[in-house]
Amino acid sequence: MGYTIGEVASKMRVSAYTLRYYDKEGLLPFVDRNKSGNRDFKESDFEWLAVITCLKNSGMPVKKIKQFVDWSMEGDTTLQQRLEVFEKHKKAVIDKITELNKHMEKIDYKIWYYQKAIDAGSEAIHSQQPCILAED
Amino acid sequence: MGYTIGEVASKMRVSAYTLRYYDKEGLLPFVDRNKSGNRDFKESDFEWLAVITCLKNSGMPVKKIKQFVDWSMEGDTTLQQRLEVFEKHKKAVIDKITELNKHMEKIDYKIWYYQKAIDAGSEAIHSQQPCILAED
DNA sequence: ATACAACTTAGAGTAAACTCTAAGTCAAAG
DNA sequence: CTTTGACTTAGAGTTTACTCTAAGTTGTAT
Repeated sequence: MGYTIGEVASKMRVSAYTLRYYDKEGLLPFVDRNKSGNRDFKESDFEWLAVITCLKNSGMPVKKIKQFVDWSMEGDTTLQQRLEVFEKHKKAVIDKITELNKHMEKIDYKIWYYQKAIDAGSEAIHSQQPCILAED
Repeated sequence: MGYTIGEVASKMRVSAYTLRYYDKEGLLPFVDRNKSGNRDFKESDFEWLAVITCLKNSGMPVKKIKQFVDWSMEGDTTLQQRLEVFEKHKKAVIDKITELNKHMEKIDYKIWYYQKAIDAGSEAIHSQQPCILAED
């Protein structure tokens, strides 16, 4: 006795709709069915779902994840391709983190900008020439 | 004489379609028109576009960016709201970076996993019980 | 004068990732 | 027995963010 789609959905904090969509897209070929035709998730399927969720939430599109799952099902002949999937994706994630850190600098500047403006009572403080019209 | 939409598009590395879409969605109310009705971007519009691009590429949806632009146009009465936009967004970006770093751990594990499997010639190496059946 | 390139608009089309509906099946509870 | 709740499917609908098309205008070059 494994887990129903509803149990897996709440454990993984996704909707059952999403799991069925992933299955329809070919991301879950490893999930068994019981004699009534219902999906019957095994303990080991959670590791699969964790990998799929990792790839998806780090920005990999469903079609690329399917390619990886397909290769996984083919067995040892695709080990090199699967390694490359993760090596390339690692680069993509590093690039994304780098980009987000760059944006953080601008966001921090804007926070400073608006705090200064609120202190001064007006955004106009920022259009002032430096060292001119300074008032105490 | 400012910049045409095509010039701005290539400078900002987005398509002119995208800029027109942003304008249609109300993200560019500050862009002037010349006497023929064409958009006439000023130097100062690039700073606006930089902020919009920063927010979009760090994950803010177009509708939220529009809210921020609308508040900006209202003037000093909305300084507090605008500060909160950036403060909340900063938290969201930090959360995203944290999440990506967490995913990186799994990606690195998978790279190690596939390198070991390739060395061994088979993924089966990873299903072996530790310290059992070791052969030299 | 006329061709060409780049602009304009409204609105249609696309892609991704869900999200839901309708109609039906099935096992357990009352 | 029959109701209830959770599952099944195919397929339609939604949202976001573009992306493009069609028809038309404008400014410059030959």
